[in-house]
Amino acid sequence: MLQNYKKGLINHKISPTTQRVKILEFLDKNRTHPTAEQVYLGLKDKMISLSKATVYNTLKLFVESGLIHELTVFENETRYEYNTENHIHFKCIKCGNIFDIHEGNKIFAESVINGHKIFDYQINLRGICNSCLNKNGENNA
Amino acid sequence: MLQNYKKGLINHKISPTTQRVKILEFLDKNRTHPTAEQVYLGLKDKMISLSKATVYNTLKLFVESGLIHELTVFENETRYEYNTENHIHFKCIKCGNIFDIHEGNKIFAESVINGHKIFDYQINLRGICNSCLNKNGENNA
DNA sequence: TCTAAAATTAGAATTATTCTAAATCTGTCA
DNA sequence: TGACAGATTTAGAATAATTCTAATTTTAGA
Repeated sequence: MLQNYKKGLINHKISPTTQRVKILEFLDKNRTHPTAEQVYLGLKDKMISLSKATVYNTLKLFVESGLIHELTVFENETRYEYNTENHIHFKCIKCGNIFDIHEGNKIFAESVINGHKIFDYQINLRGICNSCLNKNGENNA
Repeated sequence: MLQNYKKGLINHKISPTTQRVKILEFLDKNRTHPTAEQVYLGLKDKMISLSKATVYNTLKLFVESGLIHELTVFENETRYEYNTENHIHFKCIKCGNIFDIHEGNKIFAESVINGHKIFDYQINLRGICNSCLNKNGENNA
């Protein structure tokens, strides 16, 4: 199984060091759009010597190579995800969780608007998620 | 003219202190989606004693009252704008400027997707703006 | 005018991220 | 093998953005 991560890294011309394989595995198995800090905290127990700088460097490297996506979903948080297909992010203002939405995509891809050439885009929605709605009735506190 | 800003503040139940009026005026006259830092730098010459904390507090107050909008347009930058109508932001990866786009709006407003109730949304596009395209021909460096 | 609450201020504290320089690892080729 | 060069990792310092804190000033109302 780890072999797959190694292959993925090599395909992207990234030499598959232990740290990089573990970080990629973490992102694959934790599809919760973690922050760099959360990746670090999730791995440091198993990798005593892991440094935060390595996590930051590695995530940046993965983003630049197109292996993962970097998101900025309201409130100025940098988060990462393994899923690089176009999709929309929805953030619940109660529980704070971020959900993926696979509808209404590819609206803007490779289009030209007002003479600006568009390469990529982010669509972020904000509101109350279905499970918070069910919990509290319909009070928008 | 300043009277209008005062009225605007009072309408939003915000007491119109000197600092608040000046900050609102700055946002009205500088429609470049400035950061908090830029607001501070733009005003401190005329208001010697202005504190950064006041700028941050005031911007947050304005956002909470709905007087201005807070944006997060890629690269984790918090910016502010006076224009609170729904619109799309386009960021040029060459010059870094952020442009407003008034097309394709109101797609998601007040809708429900996957059972999540949507209150507001941000759509951020990224690419090369028309003036950068004209400058350099069409090299996507 | 007096007073209480609100607002502002300067600077310290916090948080996220990047930088730096030293140490370690990896692959290659004599 | 084993020694070198380059890549990678590391710990901790440095930086940048933002928030907190406690003191001071301003404001609005009785």
